[in-house]
Amino acid sequence: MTDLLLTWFKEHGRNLPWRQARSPYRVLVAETMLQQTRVETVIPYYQRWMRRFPSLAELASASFDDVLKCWEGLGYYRRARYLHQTAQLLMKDHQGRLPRDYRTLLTLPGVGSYTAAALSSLVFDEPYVAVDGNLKRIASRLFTVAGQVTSNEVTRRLEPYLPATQPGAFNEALMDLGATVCIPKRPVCSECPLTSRCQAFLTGQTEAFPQKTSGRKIPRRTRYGLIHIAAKDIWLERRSHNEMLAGLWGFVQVQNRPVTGIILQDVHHTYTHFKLRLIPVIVPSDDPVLNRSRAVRIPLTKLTELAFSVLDRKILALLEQSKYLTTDNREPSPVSARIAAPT
DNA sequence: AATTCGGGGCA
DNA sequence: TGCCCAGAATT
Repeated sequence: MTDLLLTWFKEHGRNLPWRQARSPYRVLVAETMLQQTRVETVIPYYQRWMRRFPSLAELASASFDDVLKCWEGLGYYRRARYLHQTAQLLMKDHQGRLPRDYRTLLTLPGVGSYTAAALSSLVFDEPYVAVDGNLKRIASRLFTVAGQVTSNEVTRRLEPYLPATQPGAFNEALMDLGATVCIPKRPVCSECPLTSRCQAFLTGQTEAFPQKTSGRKIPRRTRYGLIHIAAKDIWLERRSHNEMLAGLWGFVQVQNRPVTGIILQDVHHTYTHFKLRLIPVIVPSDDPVLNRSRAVRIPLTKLTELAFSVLDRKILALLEQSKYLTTDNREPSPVSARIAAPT
């Protein structure tokens, strides 16, 4: 099975940016960005990141605000903080190098079993199976694993096939296969090199694996977003470290409708575990809730320098469109560009 | 073992 | 709409 897979990979493997000029730092950045995030989404962020922070040392010495700004729109912002912390820790305690030992890698912030295995196999050619969603799905079909597919079981079943010489290529081959052929719905088995070994294919049950878990309905929440603009300043707060979107800037959100204000059109956003309907309200300067909040005056000219979540970018876009706010030359992030574009 | 973390793309 | 994505940390 190993040879079939590696042969397929040589012909059909994807040419991704982090597979060129492979360095420990580049792999660390890529693997962190790729956690729960599609390859196509990561690519522009990765390119921009490498231009902004070309080396581990430059990342370590950067401010967290700059790091977060470069991560803006990519989601799971804790990853950016962990990556920054890991860079600083490697510079301080590991001579700016990635430790070779798997157990030591696991101690780095933001590095779990998958990332440690990926780093071990890709950077150091150590024999570890990097179990991600692709490998779980492939393994569940290859071996018709019933019920929930655990990482431990995937590791146990795939370890015998790990090649001693290039374990990294083995992992990447499986990930590419999972992303392009052994996809979640309607897998393209006609293009798969492993059909002769696949229990699900041989028994005609490819659609039945992996067995789906119970879908849980997510709750809906409604919040009001308080907006106040005066004298070329806008009132914004920075989310604190113990809440969602930590470190990002945004509008003050409250549950109760402000007593006076101009209501703008709803902004909807879906998070992992709830759906948010946000009602933007332009409130007067004496709004009691706004004045009691942590909001501070930010010059409109600074908006391009601060990091916002996609929801708050949506509100900013709405304000510009409504002529309540005019800022020109909002260059940066891929997200701003996507939002600015007509939908 | 279950929850909390973003955001987007696709049938 | 629901599902899932090169998961990790916390409870």
